[in-house]
Amino acid sequence: MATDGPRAGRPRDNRVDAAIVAATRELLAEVGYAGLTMDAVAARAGVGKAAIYRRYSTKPEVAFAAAVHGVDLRPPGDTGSLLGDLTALAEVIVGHLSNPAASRALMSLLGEIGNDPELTRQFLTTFVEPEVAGNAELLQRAVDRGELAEMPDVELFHSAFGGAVMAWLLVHHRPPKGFPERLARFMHAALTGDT
Amino acid sequence: MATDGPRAGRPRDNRVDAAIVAATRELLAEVGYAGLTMDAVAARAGVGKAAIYRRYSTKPEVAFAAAVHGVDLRPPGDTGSLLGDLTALAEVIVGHLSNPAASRALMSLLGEIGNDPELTRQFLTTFVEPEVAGNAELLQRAVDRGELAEMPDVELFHSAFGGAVMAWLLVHHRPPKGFPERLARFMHAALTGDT
DNA sequence: CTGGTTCCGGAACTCGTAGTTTCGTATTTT
DNA sequence: AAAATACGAAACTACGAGTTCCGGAACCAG
Repeated sequence: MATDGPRAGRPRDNRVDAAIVAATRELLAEVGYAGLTMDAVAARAGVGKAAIYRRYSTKPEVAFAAAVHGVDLRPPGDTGSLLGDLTALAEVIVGHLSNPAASRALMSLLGEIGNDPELTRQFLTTFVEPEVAGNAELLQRAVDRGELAEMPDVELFHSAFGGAVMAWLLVHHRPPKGFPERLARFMHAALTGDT
Repeated sequence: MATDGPRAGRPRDNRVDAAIVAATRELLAEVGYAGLTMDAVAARAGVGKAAIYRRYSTKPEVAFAAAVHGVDLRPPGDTGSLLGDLTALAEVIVGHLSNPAASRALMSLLGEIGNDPELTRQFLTTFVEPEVAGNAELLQRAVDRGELAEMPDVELFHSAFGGAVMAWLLVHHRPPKGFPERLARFMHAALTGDT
């Protein structure tokens, strides 16, 4: 499915795309997902609602696009040790989810998942698959280094790692100073048996 | 805050309470939280909407009450070993969240949390606090047995344990056979350093 | 330059749902 | 008996998601 050539008619204005994403991010941070209205997004962006629905088909999709915008999920490179890699990964995840707009949007989207198959597909391909692949690389490096005797259960590890951050933020709203290091040590112990 | 004595006027009908909860649970399982309408709950329960709003003030509260109904969060008693206790706890949590109605309701409610302070308070006192207390007991027993050298970080443990189940169900929808045991061994390793 | 197509902001519109109110009636306490 | 609260049913209000139409602008092919 190659990209279509230039379609007939007036092309879409990139600034409209940017304005929609920016307005959505601002409003998500200010009023949260439940308080987010498409009329408000259109007004803030200085855009007609039709322009929004030309790009996205539902409100959750708009919020998803805004929350994901600019997120790079690839884990940082090799730090030379498993604990270092885990800490770096934790810092990246916590860093993203500490952004109130991203965090609130994501939590709300989790509620929509299971009701909206298309959204579920986007969530899986955009978040879960790259994350699992990144985790697998990270763990494989540790095996190659000899830090791990055998390849651990990547899916379980992924759920435990990401779920821990999610659950913590759900309860405490903010990660305390040093949280990534604590989490990394916890997961390191689970993998290697060293405390 | 003692319970008030009998108020004047006609008392509330217990069967109405039960019918509302039952209808909500059924509909949650059938159409999910997003598809749940208060009119449908009232119709299914054979009840006026006013009777519902006399008991709950918002839709999320109704869903919360229905999802929580009958849930006993106290961890099962002492099995004699940390690994046994962890396995039993995992089985209870996974068992509850495998119920589609409870799972879908809970996921959706997570999205509302952060937007609704009253709901957040209910969530914390109903779920988080008893869970953390139960985890603390479980870990303290392990310390007393000598299985753990010192008391671990209970809050981190709680987030990692519950978050892992949440995240797994979010991605995979169903816990596979043996999932509680795998999770319990993972957490056991994180705590003790034994793999 | 012209006609066809797609875009733009703006506004009006439809439709569904949360939550409130009202009505006539039933059940309880004082 | 009177006051208070409950009940089912239905009408009602308020508001937001998503659609459609407008006049006008930007692009492509001929």
